[in-house]
Formats: sequence, structure tokens, C-alpha cells
Amino acid sequence: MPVPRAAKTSPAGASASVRTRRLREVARDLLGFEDFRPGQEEAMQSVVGGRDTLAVLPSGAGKSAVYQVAGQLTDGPVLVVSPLIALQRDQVDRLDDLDGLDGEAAQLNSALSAADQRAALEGLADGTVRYLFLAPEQLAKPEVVDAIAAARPALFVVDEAHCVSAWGHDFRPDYLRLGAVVEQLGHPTVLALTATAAPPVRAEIVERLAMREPVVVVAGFDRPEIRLEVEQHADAHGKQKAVLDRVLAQIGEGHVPGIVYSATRKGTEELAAELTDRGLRARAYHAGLRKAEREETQQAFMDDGLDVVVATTAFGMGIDKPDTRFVVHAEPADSVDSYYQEIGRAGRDGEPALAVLVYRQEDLGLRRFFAAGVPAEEELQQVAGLVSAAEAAGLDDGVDVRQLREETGRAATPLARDLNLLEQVSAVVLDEEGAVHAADGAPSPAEAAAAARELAEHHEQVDQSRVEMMRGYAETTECRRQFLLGYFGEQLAQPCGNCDNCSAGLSRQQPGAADADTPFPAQTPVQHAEWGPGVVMRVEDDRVVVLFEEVGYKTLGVAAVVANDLLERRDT
DNA sequence: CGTCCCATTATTACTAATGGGACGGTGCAGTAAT
Repeated sequence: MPVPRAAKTSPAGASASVRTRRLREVARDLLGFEDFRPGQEEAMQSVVGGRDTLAVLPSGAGKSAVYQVAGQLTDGPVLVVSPLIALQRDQVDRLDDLDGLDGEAAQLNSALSAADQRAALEGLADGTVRYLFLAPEQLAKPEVVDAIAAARPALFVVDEAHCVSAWGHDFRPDYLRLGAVVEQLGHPTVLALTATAAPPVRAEIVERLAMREPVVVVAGFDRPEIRLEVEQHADAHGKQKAVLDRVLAQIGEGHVPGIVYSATRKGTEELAAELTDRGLRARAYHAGLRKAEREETQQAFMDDGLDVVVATTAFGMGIDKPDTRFVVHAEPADSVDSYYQEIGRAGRDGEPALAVLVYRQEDLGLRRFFAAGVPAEEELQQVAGLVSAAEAAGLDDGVDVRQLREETGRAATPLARDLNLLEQVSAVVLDEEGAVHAADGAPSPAEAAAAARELAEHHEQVDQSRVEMMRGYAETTECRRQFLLGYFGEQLAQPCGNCDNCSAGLSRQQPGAADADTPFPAQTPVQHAEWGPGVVMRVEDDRVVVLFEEVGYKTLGVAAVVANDLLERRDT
């Protein structure tokens, strides 16, 4: 039985002022906060008041404090879904270091022995564990969900919530099932935390986590201390040299350390070798390296033992080194969301930092490839057909995924993707043993395949349009910060003066004047004849960028739009 | 989508061009071999 905590909690009905007082007390006593960062207190208030909350707050100190503090004032334990085991460990350590914490912190993942896993759940049951950190995969196990449900969690936190959208679709599908888990747990208050999320990503988080009328807190988005630059190159050798020169220049001026992002493992190793040859303390980091080597590199970076880490996207989450001075990209990211997240690792100490994208148009090809991949309808139909046939034959245990692999001759990853799509169109369900069943009232295999393909096409269109926005950032001749913030739905009134385009005098000095001329100012809801509903994200001289619900980002020429009556304002 | 690597071919040389195919990122968990 959970230990009663009535004396220490702030009941849902408590007045806002009492809540405010308690929040500030806990923040001060627990974390030594005299003040809050923008958005922090608002998010805490909202959570303690029992509202589902999406908080888009900058990285570093700030986000964890929301659940740390709010979790002391909720009437039950706190679940924190966290994407990496290493991150869970850090988060537990950080809570363990706090004096005066009510309850303990524990983690639940496959790195623990069976006994330790049991102990974590028992601690939750007897009330000693107040914060439990786990990966979404843990919540695919019914015995885990049952044990957690019995402890009546009051708060369900999803850290790095952009993973729901970034990883859910093919890489870690359990992220897509968190909404169902929330319901199974009786819908505790849901708190989603992330450092970046453009409007469609926010919408998907809200939907996938089954959040109800969420309070959305967005704060501290702009990072004016980071100078933004893009260097264009036509040929691969010139680009490679530019990356090296940029890093050498930074380090020559004593700006250390920094991060170089490359799209491929091979790219990281080549660049790291070149930089080492030039006398720098550089190391490659990607998921293909041995665990010990990765940990050593990360530790060396944290301990000022390296000038630069050359990494794939594997390097980043959970890494907080505030004096990182530069981030150089040897290839563009797959979206502006990812790019902003990656450059946001520089300059967290508030001192000037530099973000350079060394850009070749061809390098977007790899990103387009990763965004592509609508499975053939015949493939989907074959899979759906096999499952449906097994059900019809009365096989109550469903079809084993391994068996499906043999019968279709498909590799594990594409098959998982197919099943994921079929599951989303309510054609199949996966049981806890990992066997596949036909869903109740499932459509015919042909219908299911058509629906699944359509869904995959929708994802692809949106993902490709996100790559296109990355290209837009790389190729814009206007203020880059206005571009970035506009992408996230924030408007920066004046050009920033701290990007290459501003420095070159290219940025429009009074964007407000241009906005006044356009029939479709930023944030206007619109309706397109072919693409349906959308929102204007960005206004340029003669073009607008619209985010459509169905097809993602599109750039439209204003003259053509007006001449052909393609777009109209939508009333909201 | 773009690049790299290898095989093939066209030739007759220690090369050069062309074409096809493979490959490219992120981590959990669970299992098997030490």
C-alpha cells in the first residue's frame, strides 16, 4: 500500500496562491532556487494543479527541475520515461544527491539484475520509491504496467518527448504506445518535456501521449549567444577542408571544446583522424564503437580532455557541457528540429558560441533517403494476409514475428515497420509475447495494406518537407535566427545581427513592413485548394512557407497563390 | 539520393572508364557464448 502523504501534498483543490508558496518552498529547499527560469514555474504550477502539460524549455538546468519539484507535491509516485539507460542513471544520481528529498529515486531497465528490477517495483509498491525512471520498452511488459498501476502514480513524465515523433515510427515503436499506457494507468497527470519541437511535433506528442487539454509552456527558445553561420560548398573536397579549417580556426583562438556532427560513422572517423593529424585532441563517437570507448570519449570531453568530438547523432542527449564553444556540422541534420537541438549544446553558459553548417546540397540526399521508404502495398498485404489467415485457421496464439520473417523473407527492421503501420491502421495487434494477431474488426488485408501505405506516404511527405526546411535554412539569404524561430512558431521582430546574413547586410531591416503587405501574415490559419488546412509559418518578400497538416511544409509564391485563388484564410 | 567499392570490360597498359550493387542513423531488450 502506498504510504499516505496527505500531510505533505497540495490537494488539487488548493488555491493557486497556496500552491505557489509550496512550490517556491520546495524549489528553494530542494534545489536552492531563489528564482525560476522562464517557463519553469508555470510548468510546475500546471502539473501540480493536475493539468497535462507540454513544456518546451531549453536544455541544461531547467527541465528536470519541473518534475523534481512538482513530484514532491503530487499525491503519489512519479514515473519518468527516459530514452537512454545512461540518462536514467544520471537522473537517479542527481536526485540521490539532493538533501531532503521525500522518497527515493530508482531505475528500471535491462542493465539491472532481475533482483534489482524486482526491488525497484517493490519499492514503488511500498512507497519508498517516489521517482521511477524507465525506458518506454519496459511499459510493453504487462507485469510492469500492473505493478505500476497498483502503486497509483500521480505523474507520468516523458523526458525528451520529441523522441515520440522522432523515434516512434520505426525505430522505437514503444514510444507510440505510451498513450495507451497512460490510459491503463488511469490517466495520471502527463508532463511532456523537450528542448525543441516545431508545431507538428508538439501536436504529435500531445496526440500520442493521449494528453487532455494540455497546457503548453514554451520559453527561452532564442539562444542569441550562438552565432549562426552557413558555408556553402560545391565539391566534396572543398567542404571537407572547410570543416577542418573551421575547427582549427576555433581552436586556434582558444575556443574549446567543440562538437563536429557528421551524418555517417565513416565520416566521423575520417574527420577525427584528420584533426588528430593536425595535432588536435579529437575523437570519433558513434554507435558502432565499443561501449567502453564511447564512455571514455564522453568522459574525456566532459573533463576537458578533448578539443573536439566528431560524432553522429548518437552523441548528445544527456550531454550537458555548458562551456562547449562551437558546433560544426559537416552535413545538414534531418530537420531544423534536430539541427536546433544539436547546436543548442553550445554556449549554455551564456557566453558567445558558434554554430556553423558547412553545406553541400548533395548531402541532403542521405537525409531524403532516411525520410523515404513507403513499403510496397503488396508487401503490406502479404503480411496482413498471413496474420489474417492464421487467425482464420484458429491459431489462438497468433503469428510469431520470427515466423513472419521466414515466410516473407523480409529482414527484421522493415518487417517491424510494416507491422507498426498495420497496427496503426487497426489491422493487427501485438500481444505481450510479441506475437501478431488480427485486430477485432480488422479490415481486409487489401484494405489494411492500402490504409497502411497511405499512412506511410503521409509520414514520408511530412518528413521530406522537414528536410526541405533544413535546406531552406541552409539557403536562406535572410536572418537565420528569424528563420529558426519562425520555424518554431516564434517571431523575432528584428534581424538578429549575429548571423552571417545579418553581418553581410543581407537581412531585411524591417520585416514588419513586408508582413503588412502580405495577405497571409505569419501564424494565419489557411486552407489550400489541394493540400487542405495549414498555418503560415514564415513570410518572405514574395513567398510564404505554410505548414500543412497533411503534407508538411510547403513554400508558395504569393503572386501565384493570389492569382489562382489557391489559399484562403481559415477562421478559427 | 549520393557515394563507394568491386567487377567487368576495353584493351594490350601496371590504366581508365563504366556499370551494378550495397550502404548509409539513432537503442532498447533478451539471448548466447565466455
